[in-house]
Amino acid sequence: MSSKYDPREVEKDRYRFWVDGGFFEADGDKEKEPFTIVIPPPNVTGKLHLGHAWDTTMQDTLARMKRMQGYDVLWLPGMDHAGIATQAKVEAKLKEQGQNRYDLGREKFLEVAWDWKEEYADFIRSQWEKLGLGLDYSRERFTMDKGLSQAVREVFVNLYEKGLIYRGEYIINWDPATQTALSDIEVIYEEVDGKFYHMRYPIKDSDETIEIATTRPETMLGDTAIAVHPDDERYQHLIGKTVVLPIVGRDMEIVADSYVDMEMGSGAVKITPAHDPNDFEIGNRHNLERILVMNEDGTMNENALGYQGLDRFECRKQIVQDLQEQGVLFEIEDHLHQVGHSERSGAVVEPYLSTQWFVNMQPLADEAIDLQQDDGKVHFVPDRFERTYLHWMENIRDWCISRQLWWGHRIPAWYHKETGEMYVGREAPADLENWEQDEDVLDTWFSSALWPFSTMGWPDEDAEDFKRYFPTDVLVTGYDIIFFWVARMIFQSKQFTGKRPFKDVLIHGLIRDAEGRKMSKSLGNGVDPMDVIDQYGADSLRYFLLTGTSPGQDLRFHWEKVEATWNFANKVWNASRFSLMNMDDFAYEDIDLNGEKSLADSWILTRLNETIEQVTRNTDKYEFGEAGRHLYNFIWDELCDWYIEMAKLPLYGEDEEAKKTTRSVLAYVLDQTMRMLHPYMPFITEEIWQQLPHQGESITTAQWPEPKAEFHNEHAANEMKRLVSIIKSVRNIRAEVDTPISKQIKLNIKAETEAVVQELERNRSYLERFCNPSELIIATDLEAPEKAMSAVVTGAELFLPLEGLIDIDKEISRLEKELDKWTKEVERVQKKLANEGFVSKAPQKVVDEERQKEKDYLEKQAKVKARLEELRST
RNA sequence: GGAGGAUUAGCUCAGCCGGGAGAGCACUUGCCUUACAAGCAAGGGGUCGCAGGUUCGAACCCUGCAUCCUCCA
Repeated sequence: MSSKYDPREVEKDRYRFWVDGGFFEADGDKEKEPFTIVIPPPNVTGKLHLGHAWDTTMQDTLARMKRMQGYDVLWLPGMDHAGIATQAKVEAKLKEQGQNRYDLGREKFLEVAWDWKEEYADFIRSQWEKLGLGLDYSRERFTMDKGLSQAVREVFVNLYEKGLIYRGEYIINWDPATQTALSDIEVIYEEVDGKFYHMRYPIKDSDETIEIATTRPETMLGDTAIAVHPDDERYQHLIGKTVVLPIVGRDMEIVADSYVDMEMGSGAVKITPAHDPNDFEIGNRHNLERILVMNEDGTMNENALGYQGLDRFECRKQIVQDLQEQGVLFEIEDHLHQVGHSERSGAVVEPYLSTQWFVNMQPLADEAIDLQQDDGKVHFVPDRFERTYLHWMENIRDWCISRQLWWGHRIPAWYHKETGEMYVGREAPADLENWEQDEDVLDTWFSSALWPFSTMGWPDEDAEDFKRYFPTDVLVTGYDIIFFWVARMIFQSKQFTGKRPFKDVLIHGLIRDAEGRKMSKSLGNGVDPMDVIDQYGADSLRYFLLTGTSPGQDLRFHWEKVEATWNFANKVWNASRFSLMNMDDFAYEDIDLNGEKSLADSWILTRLNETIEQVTRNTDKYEFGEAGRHLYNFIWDELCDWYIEMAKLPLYGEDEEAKKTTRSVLAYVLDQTMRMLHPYMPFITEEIWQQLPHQGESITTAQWPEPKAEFHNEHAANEMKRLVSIIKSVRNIRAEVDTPISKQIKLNIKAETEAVVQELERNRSYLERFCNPSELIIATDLEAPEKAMSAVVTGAELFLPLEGLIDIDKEISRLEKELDKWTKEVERVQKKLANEGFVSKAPQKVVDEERQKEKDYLEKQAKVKARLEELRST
């Protein structure tokens, strides 16, 4: 083994070994309990980013632990066709070649899109490989697979037949850039510095005008009424009167509608039923004409008269100028307001009258809300996200599911060429030549909503995987797609399988840059996970991602932290290297934990037990950060800093029995530790485990450690505690007088009792190794040397005669500080014990502990005090 | 306007059942000790945002306020 951990060397070829060994395939073994996770399918639009790395690493960690715990683990991989996103990328590529999708035609375009998909799917798989994800590739799915498409069609037709899917003409969110409808949640509202344009429309056959205001003056071309509140006294005399629309010259009625807010502006509003959702509703109530004034690309259409052909924003400028000239527009006010933008293209979304398909959400949402009432509910982790989810469900609006794209699941509706009759069905009409299929495709999320069961073979309810692995155990995803995806999976699953899609949903935050900003292309602050892996290895990246934050919180990316993690991996590497250097031909069969154990052996086995308990419990709770810290502290501070150092005694010694026991404990503890660390750092642990004495083919299927009662040894833990405090005290004094460990010093230990003497005599060799004394005296009746530095530990007093080095004044002031410390502790604990409420109400255990502390502190205080007096008197 | 999160060491963050404030990085000092100098050893550094309350006891529970950040309307 090299003296430095080299992740490239360690990670090379390892993944192939795992995949070829079939370790990641769900075996269907009926003796085992199944454990299922479906991957949130990444879009086939491009590369995986750090967010994916984070999300999938958590899943991998859970899957690996469960696999080792003996579950039949299915972690199902797959990808999403990502309608708009992919189509946009493919179109951009065509544009580079001077083409557009219409040049190619639908069929040819889809061929190009499929080629794109294949190319990026390969790329994504190679990234999964680098991350070390234990995916079952034999079950990989794609949202446009035959089976999944069948599920989509089944769900669509079924909902249609139940009356839960309908087609109609409504105001939808239109993206003029990609030229498709969007659902409400695909619109991002951003604050924009806009203008409020105040206008006066003339009343017909009168000198009067009526004042209205708008942020989108260009829509006035489509105005078909003015509305006022029926109770508004200012306008009573005008209700029913006619207004002449400037520029257009159209006669429009002034209608009364209680939707209008009297307090807002002038209390009168222009009504444009084809370009505003509220105006659309008012238009319905008053039978108003709907006049569309824009084309799908955002330019003005023939109803815009002289403005035809202008872009909507160009038209706005022009029309404002014209209206000002005519005196209609009399004031322009600065106005900060929320403007909807397309989540995909960023274009300003246009409320637009259009015929689309919708899901009637209320009945589906009711069922989903109902699901949360009992134990069969979806458990959100952290649970606060359940409120976010429920709030959305309780305020649900109908879901616009049709998209004017080519890449996606085509809507299974056909229109008769002659009669115009509509047919919706699982199969195309028999006389297909007489029908035209709906041109549109479904919202991408319509298919991903079915992912947990469509990937398992549904709608075939007898499919083996569906029966065995559904519902899944946990879904891991970010809070940013609770509405887009999590919510929709829940209501579709409830509707179509009668069950929740997953028992738990683990919600994590977003990855941010070191300054806390979102990583984005425009800022150029994105970090490619593959770059991190190239520099520090997948294990370092994974451990950083897993332990960098707590559930539900965002995570800032810091290179320094990844580097710190590399240091940890290097520590693990070197601890193992040391062990292997001292193993000779020690084999797994040679491990014998029944021999006489040293203090170090008993202690480390006790600590191993506790660590196993903590790591298992915290990983089960999705507390990866906590589990990681326990592993880190155990490995670095206990195994490396103490056990290995102590083990050097027998390992470098002559006692073959002791050597064998030490090797056994070392091999055993490392084996168990590598297993615990494996879900967090799969590559390095497999590499080390393979080199250590081991049994089995791969650590991926080694049994997960369990605490063993026979290794619990509280006495050893206490003994170790005293030993450590003695060694630390000596080191402290050495540092105080600038005497490095290489220089020998005298050490006298005055023990409280004979039992302590015996204990320390038993551990004499450790004291000799760590304190490097020229002389070590341990006794109960020891006279304190005159010129010496001293320290107190529980049950003993240390004296370091350091003639020539000691500065009495400095030592006195050091001991004064020490005395001060113990005096304060005594005061604190006595104050607590003097409190009647504490003694009578606190748990007995806590009170006992405080009494024990009081005794200890009093003892230490007295010793330091006595020592001080001695020094002062000389 | 509604909901949620954050506020703890110089920086980034933990602190899961209420019982003496922790880590990593940074800083100071001393060590090339035969696993690791990307290491080892010793050390400095905190009014746990502010104000009340509950409790024998509060970083933690409750109320209010402040600042920052998300989501929803």
